[in-house]
This record gives sequence, C-alpha cells and structure tokens, in this order.
Amino acid sequence: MPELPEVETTRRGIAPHLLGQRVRAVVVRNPRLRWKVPVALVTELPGQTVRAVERRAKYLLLRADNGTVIVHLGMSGSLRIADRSDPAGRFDHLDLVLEDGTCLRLRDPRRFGSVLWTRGPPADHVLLRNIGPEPLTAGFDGMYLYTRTRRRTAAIRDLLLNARIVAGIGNIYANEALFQARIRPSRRAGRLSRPECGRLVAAIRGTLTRAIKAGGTTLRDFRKADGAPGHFQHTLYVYGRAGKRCRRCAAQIRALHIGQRRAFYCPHCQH
DNA sequence: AGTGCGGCCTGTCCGC
DNA sequence: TGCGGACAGGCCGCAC
Repeated sequence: MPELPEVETTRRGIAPHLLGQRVRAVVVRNPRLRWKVPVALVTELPGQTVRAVERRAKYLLLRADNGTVIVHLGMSGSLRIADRSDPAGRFDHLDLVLEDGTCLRLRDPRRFGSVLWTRGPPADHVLLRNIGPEPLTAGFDGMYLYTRTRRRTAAIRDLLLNARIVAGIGNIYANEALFQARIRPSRRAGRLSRPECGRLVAAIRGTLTRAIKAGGTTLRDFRKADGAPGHFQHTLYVYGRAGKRCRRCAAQIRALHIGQRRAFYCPHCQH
C-alpha cells in the first residue's frame, strides 16, 4: 500500500499542522499493531513540541524535543488531521492530540503498520539502520544499481522491493518503473546491463516524482491527510491491468507470480 | 550471503 | 444468500 509517494504525500499533508505544536496527549485505542505501541510513547511524548516531520524510506519520523515517533503505514494505514471531537472509527487505533484541538489520527484496518518511539537518532534505530539510499537522491544512480545487482539471481522486481538495495519502492512502483525502463520484472537482476540499470534508475525517479505530484495512488485505503484520495491510479501503465491493452502498444498486459506477489508487464514493450 | 517462504490482520471479490 | 478461498499497497524472521 503506502509506498514512498503515498508516505511523502502524507508527510507534506500533515507537516504544516504539526510543526511547532505541542503534543497534549497520546490516545491509544488499540496498541496491537505490528509491534505493540510502546508505553514510553504515552509517557514521554506529551508536553513536547514537534520540531520536524521527515520521511525515510516508507517511515515517517516525527521529531520531538526528547525523541522521535517512527510511523509505518503498513498495507492499509493512513494518517489524517482530525478534529479532536470527531468520533473515532473502528480502525482509528491511535491519536496524537495537539494543543490546538486537532489530532493526528492513525487508521489501519489490517494493523500491519506500526508506531514506535526512539530517544536516540532515528537513523540508528534497528528498523532504519540498514536501509539503502533514497531513490530521489544523488546516491542512487545507474552505477550504484549496477554494482548492487551483480551476481544476484533474484528477479529485478524483487530487488527493487528490497529496502537494503533502495528505499521506499513497493509492488506498484516497482512494476511501473520496470515498464518505463522496458525491462521485464522477471529478469534476473544480475543479468541487467549497465545501460539498463541507468534506464531503470531514471524510470524509478520519474515514476516516483510523478506519483508524488499526483498525491499518490489510492487503490482502496490510502487517503491524504485531508481525507481525499490520490489520483496516480488513473495513470498506471501495468499494475493491476492484466488483460487490458498496453497504453503504449495495445498488446495485452500480462500478470505472473514472482514468489507470492503478482508482477505485471507488457510482453511487447518489455524485454 | 542470498533466496524464498510463512506469518501477521481485515476486507473484498469470485466461484460454487 | 452463504461459504470457502484467493488476493491485497509491507516486511520481519526463519530455514535452507
């Protein structure tokens, strides 16, 4: 679900509402997320001011004076700014109540998401420590991808999903970027040429940048911080389009299973 | 070290 | 109309 563009869209949406505000309380209705919501979040965050709202991979980092809230939206999570008095729904598991009467509300039907608390630098947190470069920064280029894929036998689609190789890419954008780069998702990563790696990096950058501009992809659960859906789903070339016509050449888009997860490609455009 | 799978959850859709 | 099964945007932890 929320991949880099959706998390970035969320970050941009919530940041203006949080920055410089004091957290009045943390309301946990259901602590049973992927990892149990730590008690320290409830005891240590209230009274502190939010100083920065950052993103690393698919994690949101809410930096306060005495620590950082680490939020992951899992498969079905979304964050929105709500009025404190708005009734919480069945899946609204947690609120950060702010001093102006609003709250940051986490909704997550599947509860694959997480809300954690760390006192030290978040980059040192065990979940963030081994994550690879951000795809929209200079550290991620064709030479890097070429080097990291050598002698790897896994499908390139799966290496794009591997956060140790590159941060923030999920199944939608892996498939879309591979289409743009004209590379089949099932190709063994180690068999990609140097120019193909360059094309793929450019395609990843372009796809993610356009998706952020569109406010992300809403297939079902994702919502922006104001509750509105993103609209990149109307621009998808392959993801979820099995049996439909390729927007570029009109061939039928195919789906296949790589491991447990579906991959989509155009048999004419991609090799 | 790299690869591939199971499992965590709920909702939705499809075939029978 | 109901039921079982497959599937869904992520990712850790494990066995090999």
